[in-house]
Amino acid sequence: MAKRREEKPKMGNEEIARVLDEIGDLLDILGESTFRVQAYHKAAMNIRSMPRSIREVYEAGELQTIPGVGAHLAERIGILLETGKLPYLEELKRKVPVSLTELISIPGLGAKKAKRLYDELNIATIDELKKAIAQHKVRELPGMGAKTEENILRGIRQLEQMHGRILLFEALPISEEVIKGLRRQEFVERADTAGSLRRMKETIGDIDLLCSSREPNRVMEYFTTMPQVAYVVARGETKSSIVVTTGLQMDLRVVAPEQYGAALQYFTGSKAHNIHIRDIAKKRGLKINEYGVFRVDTDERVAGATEEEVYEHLGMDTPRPVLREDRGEIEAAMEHRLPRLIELSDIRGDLQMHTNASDGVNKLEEMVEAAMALGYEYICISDHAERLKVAGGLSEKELRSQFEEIDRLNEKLKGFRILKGAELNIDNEGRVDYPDSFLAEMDVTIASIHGGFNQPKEQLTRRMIRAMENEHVDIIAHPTGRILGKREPYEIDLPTVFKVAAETGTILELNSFPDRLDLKDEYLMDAKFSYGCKFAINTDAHNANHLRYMRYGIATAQRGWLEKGDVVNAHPLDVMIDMLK
DNA sequence: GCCGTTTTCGGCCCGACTGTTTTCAGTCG
Repeated sequence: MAKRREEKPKMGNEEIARVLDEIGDLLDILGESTFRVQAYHKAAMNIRSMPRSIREVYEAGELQTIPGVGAHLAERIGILLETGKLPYLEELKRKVPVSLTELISIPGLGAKKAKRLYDELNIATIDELKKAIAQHKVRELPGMGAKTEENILRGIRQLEQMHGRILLFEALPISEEVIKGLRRQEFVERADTAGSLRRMKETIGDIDLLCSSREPNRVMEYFTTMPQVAYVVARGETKSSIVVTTGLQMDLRVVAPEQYGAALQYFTGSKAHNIHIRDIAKKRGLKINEYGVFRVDTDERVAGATEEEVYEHLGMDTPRPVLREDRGEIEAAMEHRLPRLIELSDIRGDLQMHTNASDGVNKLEEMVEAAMALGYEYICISDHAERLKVAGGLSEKELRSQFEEIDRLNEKLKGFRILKGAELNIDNEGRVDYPDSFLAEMDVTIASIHGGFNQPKEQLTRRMIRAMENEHVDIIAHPTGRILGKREPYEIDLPTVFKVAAETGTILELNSFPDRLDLKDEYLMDAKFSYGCKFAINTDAHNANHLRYMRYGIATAQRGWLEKGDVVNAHPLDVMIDMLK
């Protein structure tokens, strides 16, 4: 019997995670057990952040090896991957005739209230909710009042203003300013950022701050009346939340000095990391909360002044905040084999930057000066190649003239070397600019995809593979092409890209530009541990100040468990050159 | 719905703040 093979729908990790989250929300609205609800959200979280593709895991028959995925979820995920649909979800949607997930996304509004708004006022969308509040209908419901209406409106505004998260590099200065202000107060002993900001995640939802003080009331008073405050969301004795004028929320928690370590550990997260270490604590007869580590039997407090103390009582080394995602760092910390992460100070050069010869701002000498000021030993000038006309791509003749200028400068420089290169464009067939003979004269070549982002996955992957197989291509720049908040990554078969990169000795770039950070942390881990790839951490600077973005690339590299040995530009010039093709 | 070095049943991290309520549910992180 001839069976026509249907094309499988393209559901990736994110899509599957969203479906599971939606099921969780629907179950929540239906009043199901919170543990059942949590099971779906937990599985979604793990699938969203795992480096392997869910389809690959499914095809290997290993779905149940994913933490939080058991027999039921494995079956449902299988159905989703095979058919793109899930009868169970349709059934739930019939029970909750309209999906109320939109309402649940409003900060301060959960499943219970959303359900009542729908049942009693027939509200299912944010627009309908706004109208009902304008007519003061919500406050008439028992258990809800004028304050509830006000808070919901505020939540809606915040949602609209933020529509998601902001970049790490936007959040850092705001938080650093507030921390500085807190530390200046005589009643504040210590103050630090916590949360995803301390873990240096590429985007931040809200800013978590922590401080220690003997006078929490004065801290709360100071924090909620700072000039940056747009409005106060909550003000308690030890915890307050504000929204600053840009719409970003900041939470500050105050603890006593002897509790500071436990609190810093607790509020740094991640959630998954904390749940895991609490589990370990429990098995040791201990209990951890933001005030310290306690013995369960006697309630005696055994630690809490420093983070190190907390981890020590769990029999662990202290993992750096950047690692605390429950991606193996806990096991590594227990076995005293945490990685020696790459540091900013390990970086000896930057291999991608542009000058005013193409679309950069500064002159060649100015880029060199800025790089020398950072203590670098070398840089590669990688202006855009010929075919990228929009970015002022250089003809062979123009590039040759730049190379002559580089030769002249190199003769004058001591202990610093400018490398000749270019950022080549990978065309639709996987070819790059310039004749091979010219490419062979360059010190470092970087190639990247600058167009055809919407092509089918197969074609994009083929282009990339062909470029990596080119003996003159050393580095692939920003391998997924994503721009945070602006452009989704293009469809590309990353496991295959990683495999071919390792086989051909092609270096993968981690682009440090704050809205790229491409490759992202999960991909770095996968490329490193599953395929043995090597990386270059570059800034893609378009002006001299951009060279400082290296800091964000390093943070992402650390989150991806990269060590000095994995990164070509953490090596001296001659060694680095040997690591290229 | 998941999970197991006390368990295949009976737990599941746990505490703070708000609002509207007279003792607590809802929400959040």
